[in-house]
Amino acid sequence: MAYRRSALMQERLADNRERILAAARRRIAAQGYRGMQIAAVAAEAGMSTGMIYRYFRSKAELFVEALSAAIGQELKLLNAIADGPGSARQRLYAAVECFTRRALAGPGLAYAFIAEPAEAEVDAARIEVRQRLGDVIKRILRQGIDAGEFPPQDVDASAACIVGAYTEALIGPLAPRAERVKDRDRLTRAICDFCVRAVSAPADGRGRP
Amino acid sequence: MAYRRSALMQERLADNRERILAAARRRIAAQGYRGMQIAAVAAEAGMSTGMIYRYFRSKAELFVEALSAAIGQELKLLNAIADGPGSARQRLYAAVECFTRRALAGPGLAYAFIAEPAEAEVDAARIEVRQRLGDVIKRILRQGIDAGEFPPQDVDASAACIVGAYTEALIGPLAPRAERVKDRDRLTRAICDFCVRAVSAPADGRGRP
DNA sequence: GGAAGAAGTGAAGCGCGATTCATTTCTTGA
DNA sequence: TCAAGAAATGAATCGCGCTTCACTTCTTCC
Repeated sequence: MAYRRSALMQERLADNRERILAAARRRIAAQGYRGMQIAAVAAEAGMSTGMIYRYFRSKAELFVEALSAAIGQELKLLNAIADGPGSARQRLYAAVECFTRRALAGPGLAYAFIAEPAEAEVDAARIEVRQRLGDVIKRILRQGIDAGEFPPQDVDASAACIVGAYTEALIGPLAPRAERVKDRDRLTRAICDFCVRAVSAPADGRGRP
Repeated sequence: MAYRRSALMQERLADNRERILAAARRRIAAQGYRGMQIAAVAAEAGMSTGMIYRYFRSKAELFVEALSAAIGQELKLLNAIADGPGSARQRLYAAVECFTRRALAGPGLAYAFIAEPAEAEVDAARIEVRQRLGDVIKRILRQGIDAGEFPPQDVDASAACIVGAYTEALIGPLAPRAERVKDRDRLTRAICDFCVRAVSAPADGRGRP
């Protein structure tokens, strides 16, 4: 034998992988999925297009991996909030606030994963992400119901509604070309209030008319 | 001159247009935007691909027109509810119920317009649709606030949240390949309750913790 | 019946961008 | 320094599906 990967080489390979992912993230943040052509990513990373395929099986795989890492961060934060101190209501508020604030602060990435169009394979990943976001919410809701803070309700539906509510409310502001939100705090507060009210008992008896 | 469109011919042309739109709707309902290839629509309508372009400038135009008609129906119903009798709460409940029920009854179409990925040109149309859905909700909310039924709130944000909530809650069940909903009524009720609670005053003072 | 012009056909053209692969350059261990 | 094998290159390939257009068929009117 006349070749074995040295530690140095190993490192360089891993580094290349990282550079590709970083380049992909940057392209996505700038232009969304549409802007993530393999050629563009390669150029951004300073390497040839063929190189990309040495590290990722396909474009879809690269996209999913790049965004999964990003969303993983968010999920970690949300889970910490769910498992942290405070009443269920406080934690729900904090979770929604955390997500919306960060989405508003770093636009592009969140939009790409939450709302942007892509291929079938990628779509599947997005649905999964939304479900995982819903799972965190569900945990908070169950705890709140057990503690008597929230009235009994269909937690699956409520969690989906909450995820839908804050993502939709963010899509306008996050969408490319949308004018900057004038007052982020105001929007964030409105969204959080909405979500908390939605799972709390109304002042006048049953919610149904 | 030796040719002028007869009434009969005129009719046949209009009929062709309708047949194309119907075929497109069917393809969309079955497979979403992805399934609406020009060739497939032409085959479904029993004509040649070239024919499509005699009636529609582009694929995007056909898609938008096909779905605008469908969503127009929905908007008409929703507007009637918004302008109809009953308390704001009742009307909000009815509007959400109307949309979700119909979406669940005729799956595919609603999903395509509300959640499915497409091209930039089509995306713009989708955003507009969502806004128009939000506008109806906004009207109901404003009336409810004026009447003292709902507490003061950011109606833009609340309306967006409501649209997001019910669409997201429907995506799971509506998404292609998702298993049939076991109990549609139950889901519908959960969504409606959620939305009404979300805009009503909570039992214990301010929504914020 | 036949000329003028419209409707209809569908295979070929085309643009786009992911993917491949023959070739070149670099690493390793002796 | 060298041979063996890995990594890297990027131009060529390929697939997909919208769109076009040269041609055929049908309508109308005299």
